[in-house]
Amino acid sequence: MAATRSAVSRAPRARSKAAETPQGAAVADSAPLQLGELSELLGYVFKRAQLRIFEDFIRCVEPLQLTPAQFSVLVLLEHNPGRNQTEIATTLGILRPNFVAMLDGLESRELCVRVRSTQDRRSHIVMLTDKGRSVLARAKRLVATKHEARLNALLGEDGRSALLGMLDKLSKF
Amino acid sequence: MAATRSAVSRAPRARSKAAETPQGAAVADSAPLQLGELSELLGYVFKRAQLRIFEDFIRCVEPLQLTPAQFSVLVLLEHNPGRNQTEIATTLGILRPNFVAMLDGLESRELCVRVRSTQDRRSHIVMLTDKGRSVLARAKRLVATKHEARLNALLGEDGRSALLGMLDKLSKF
DNA sequence: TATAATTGTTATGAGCTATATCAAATAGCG
DNA sequence: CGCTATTTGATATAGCTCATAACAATTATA
Repeated sequence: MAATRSAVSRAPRARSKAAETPQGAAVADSAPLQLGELSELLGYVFKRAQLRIFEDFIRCVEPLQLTPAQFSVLVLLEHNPGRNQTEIATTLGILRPNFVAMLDGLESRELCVRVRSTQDRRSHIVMLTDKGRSVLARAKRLVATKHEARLNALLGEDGRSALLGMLDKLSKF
Repeated sequence: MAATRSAVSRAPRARSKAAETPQGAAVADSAPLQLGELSELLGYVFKRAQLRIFEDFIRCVEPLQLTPAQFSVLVLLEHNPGRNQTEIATTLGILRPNFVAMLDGLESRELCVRVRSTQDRRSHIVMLTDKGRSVLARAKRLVATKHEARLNALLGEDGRSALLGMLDKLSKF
């Protein structure tokens, strides 16, 4: 699982070639490029930060081999027993067809099980297994003590809550 | 180009079926699911917000048919004349192989051109065309008057700059 | 009962990201 | 100079995420 990149992600690295502007002005070797108004563009900075956060999450939870999406499914299962696939998926913004393979993965690792509902035999109730509960508990500890702790150290407790508040505004606009 | 979704993105929508918890307690019809600790998980809220911001960007710039990534390329070209493909791509975190098709798209729309460098005949200098400059200018206006204006209205000018500061910290940690 | 809607599923396609590899050109070193 | 290594743009390919259409089984509804 290599580092995630994106159209709006990595920092520039040092280069090695001389360059000359069309105006003919000599440019210092390997001068970093100008970001221009990108550094003020919220979406640009936002995406870079988001990628870093996910990278860090994955690294912190790496012993348990859980992606952010998988973690979010387990958390939802813990807090919402008796719900079916569609309910879990749509709550997380996952389309039902795409949730099938995802659940297959979690179920094959015995972190959850599908149980055919007796009230509506079309639907599958998704339940955490004991193993799933245990893995989730360990994951939550790793997230709290490593991932969120690092973010707290970087932003400060007040900064973190201010950030959460703004993110909340943004996500429901 | 349908709305972007993600494993960590959309808001829950109303549902329509009755449900009952395993404990047997009847649950109000279509009760929204509990997010649990997800609502405090920075990465989760972050990703949702990021998707909204990109959605809004795309919508605001829709008349010009520019994605955030394409916009960022044009901005970089404007501020860094005389640079080659590799320099532009790596500055934006785009891998060179993936930048080829992206540039093909922009070049086929005559927004930029590749010019073989006379100093180093391996490299292609990427230049904005007049049309590219014009499209970029219009895009920047749309971004400023619609996209960023909306974000400013939502966050306030002080909130916006506070947010930018925190995003900056996050993206270089 | 006949028709419509829902659930889980499969198939499939678009888009983005990552790696390996290649030819052409250049750099660097003996 | 001549040989090797590196760089550049490009191609091919694979994996992952996201999206839509369609289908069988089941349930809801007119």
